Amino acid sequence: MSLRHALLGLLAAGPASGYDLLKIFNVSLANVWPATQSQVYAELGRLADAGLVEVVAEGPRGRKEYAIADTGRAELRHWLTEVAPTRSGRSDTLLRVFFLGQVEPGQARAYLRRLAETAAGAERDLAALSDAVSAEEDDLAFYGRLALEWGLRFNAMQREWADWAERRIEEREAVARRP
Amino acid sequence: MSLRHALLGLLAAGPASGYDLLKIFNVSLANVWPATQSQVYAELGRLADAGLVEVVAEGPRGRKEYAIADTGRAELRHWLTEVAPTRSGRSDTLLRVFFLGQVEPGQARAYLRRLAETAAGAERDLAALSDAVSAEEDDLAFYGRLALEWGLRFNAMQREWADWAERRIEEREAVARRP
DNA sequence: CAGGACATGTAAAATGTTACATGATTCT
DNA sequence: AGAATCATGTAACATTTTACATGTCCTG
Repeated sequence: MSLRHALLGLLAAGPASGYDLLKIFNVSLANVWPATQSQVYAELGRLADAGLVEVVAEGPRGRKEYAIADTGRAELRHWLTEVAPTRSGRSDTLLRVFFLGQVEPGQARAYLRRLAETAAGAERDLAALSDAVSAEEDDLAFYGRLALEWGLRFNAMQREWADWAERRIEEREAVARRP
Repeated sequence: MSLRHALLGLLAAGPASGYDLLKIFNVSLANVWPATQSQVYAELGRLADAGLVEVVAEGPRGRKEYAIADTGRAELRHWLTEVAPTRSGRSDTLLRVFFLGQVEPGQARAYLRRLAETAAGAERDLAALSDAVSAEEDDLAFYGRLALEWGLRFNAMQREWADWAERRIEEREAVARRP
């Protein structure tokens, strides 16, 4: 149930409305913990019912501004320090790799080449984002930059691996052609 | 709906029962596409209803052996070559990084150290698995080894990143202590 | 003949996605 | 006045997890 903790974490930095939070999900957290509008509003309602957050202001157009409550902050800290991370690790991309033997080697290579290109593109985007992000000193920005560096390294790894894997398939094809 | 494709992919290598497939999910695919017993049996039923797989033999204890049908093989190839991979990328681990500012720097460092250790452990396990895996030449083994190499590189990346991030926090603490 | 491995299934609950629905306010 | 943005919510559907339920076969 990490959506709950994502919301608590964001509200820990200051009060916000569902709409505000949604924008953060679509930008900063898009690659870490995507969430839809339905989910955010529903979970905020549940958090308020449970007393982990409170509506601290109402604005125009029915806007409700939420703030984290002490119990919410306690729950957040508990999750951060005492709950073991679940490594779900579901990868569509990697699943396909297992079954690439079902298509022609040329198609398998093309798949890996596309993967390398996608990773290279993501790397460029993140590098640009890294440059654009001002050197703010608040915690969320500091730790956000650590996460961004993770993304850079992940995509570099993926690109290098895909290049390597493509070469492995080429070698195997060469061997298969003249045994 | 990749569970469906995972099953088709495994059956493409040869007929198997739900029980057999489940074992593969808990070993080879555990880190790529985990699936529970409920899911596997239910999805096999749906695949059979849809005609993508067929029951080719019945054994003791109600054992049903499934084989991939031509339409199933076509669906698998279509998914491999024409369906864009969805990068859901939900990471509990990384989500926490964003919110590490909510706990003491020492606790944040401890979190990253645990992460580095977990990655190092996974690296060792995969390296051992890599040695244990015989150098079979069939497609599933070949591409499985490519996926295994991905895991090795991923964990190495994660370990190095966590070490780096821990040092960054140390530096920041040092700066904060004497401004 | 007992215990473990084999083997399949159903049901309920939690979580996530997509689509639908509505309306207010601000800016040009 | 019209368009864009702000702002919240519900409903239906799909997927995943956890728990329950049942029975057979093989080995020591």
